[in-house]
Amino acid sequence: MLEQTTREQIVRAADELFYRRGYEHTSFADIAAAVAISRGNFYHHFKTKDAILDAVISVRLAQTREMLERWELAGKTPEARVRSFIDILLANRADIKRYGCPVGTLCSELTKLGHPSRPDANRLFTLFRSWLARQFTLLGRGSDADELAMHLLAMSQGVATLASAFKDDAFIATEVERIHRWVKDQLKPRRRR
Amino acid sequence: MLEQTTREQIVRAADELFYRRGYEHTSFADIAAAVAISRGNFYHHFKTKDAILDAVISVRLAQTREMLERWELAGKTPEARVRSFIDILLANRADIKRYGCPVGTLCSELTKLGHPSRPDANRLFTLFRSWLARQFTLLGRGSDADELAMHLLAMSQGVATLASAFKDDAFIATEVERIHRWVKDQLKPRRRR
DNA sequence: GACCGATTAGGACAATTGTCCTAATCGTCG
DNA sequence: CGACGATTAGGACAATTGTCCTAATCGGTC
Repeated sequence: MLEQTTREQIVRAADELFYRRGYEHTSFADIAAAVAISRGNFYHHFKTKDAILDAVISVRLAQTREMLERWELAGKTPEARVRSFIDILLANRADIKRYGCPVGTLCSELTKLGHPSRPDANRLFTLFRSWLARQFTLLGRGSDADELAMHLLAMSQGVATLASAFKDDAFIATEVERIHRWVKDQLKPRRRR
Repeated sequence: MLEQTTREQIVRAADELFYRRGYEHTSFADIAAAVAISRGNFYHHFKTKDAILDAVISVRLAQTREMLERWELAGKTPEARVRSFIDILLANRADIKRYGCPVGTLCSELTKLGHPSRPDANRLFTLFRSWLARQFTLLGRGSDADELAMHLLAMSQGVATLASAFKDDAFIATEVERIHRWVKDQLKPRRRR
């Protein structure tokens, strides 16, 4: 894995910097320094900064699709698959604590910037949303599957935001447990509403 | 209310712009244009951009404290007070849909910028957190009052993030209802754990 | 009216930004 | 070897950034 195209190196470095510092706060010079190439070299690979962002979003979309497919294959039941989604909060808690959720913070920033690539970034959310909704449908919750998916997404976003604000590992663990209990409740025969 | 100090006008304009466009993406020139004064005039009122940010945070802290006090007086029961917190999602849904939560997005941005005023911005969260925890304590949940407060904060943050991403009014309404039901569940005699 | 601090306007300043050009170097194929 | 396209380095460019200076103007006090 030591061998990479310069273009791949740029995208990888930009991906990380956009996550850690934000898109606007990351400059051409920052990325160039991270990859150790000259600034002028950029123009050959990417005409504009927006083009780098598009490439980063594209990579993230591909990686997310792969991850969802892996979960689809690895999880024997829809319930197990939903639980793998929840557990990324634990798996990535170190980064989440420091920089928040990569999807949520990027979408927020692009929204405030009024950036043309915002819809593309939003597709990251949509990917998770429809995947989760599908799992809930398989669990017999066809009528409100999308609502459940959105609620689960919202909880994970909230956990990421607060974990980052308060730098609290224990909070993440507590909330993940709580979400797992919530999933279990959804599988019980309905009591009301 | 048409009469305001220039300083107050600056802070008000900066507050709004920081919320709508983000702190870094708002320039001196933007604020100057909004207040219709010369850029040079700024230096007399605020030595640095960070000083404006501090003033904005200070104002937001004061306004938040006032709001919490108002809720404290208006709500006859701790439950009613908690519900006023939840309902700000509905009251501010137009802005939330467009720009997200003012507290959450500011803290996220300042975290990524590594900004020295981040701890100050975080006190906005702490204000809500301790106020909510107090209400839950009054409701007889002394042992896990803070955990409940954090969970409620997390849910509202998640709702704001997703509502902004998907520009979805109905989602806010659905989630607010869900959170209200959750509060009701917390008041019932405990079933487990 | 004369004075003086507070306020304001206008612009200079270096630094940084994204963008873009030109020339040198590399690797590959004939 | 020679040639040619891909890649790279270095720097120029205008625009914008936050910062800061100086001079004009305002508003009230003696």
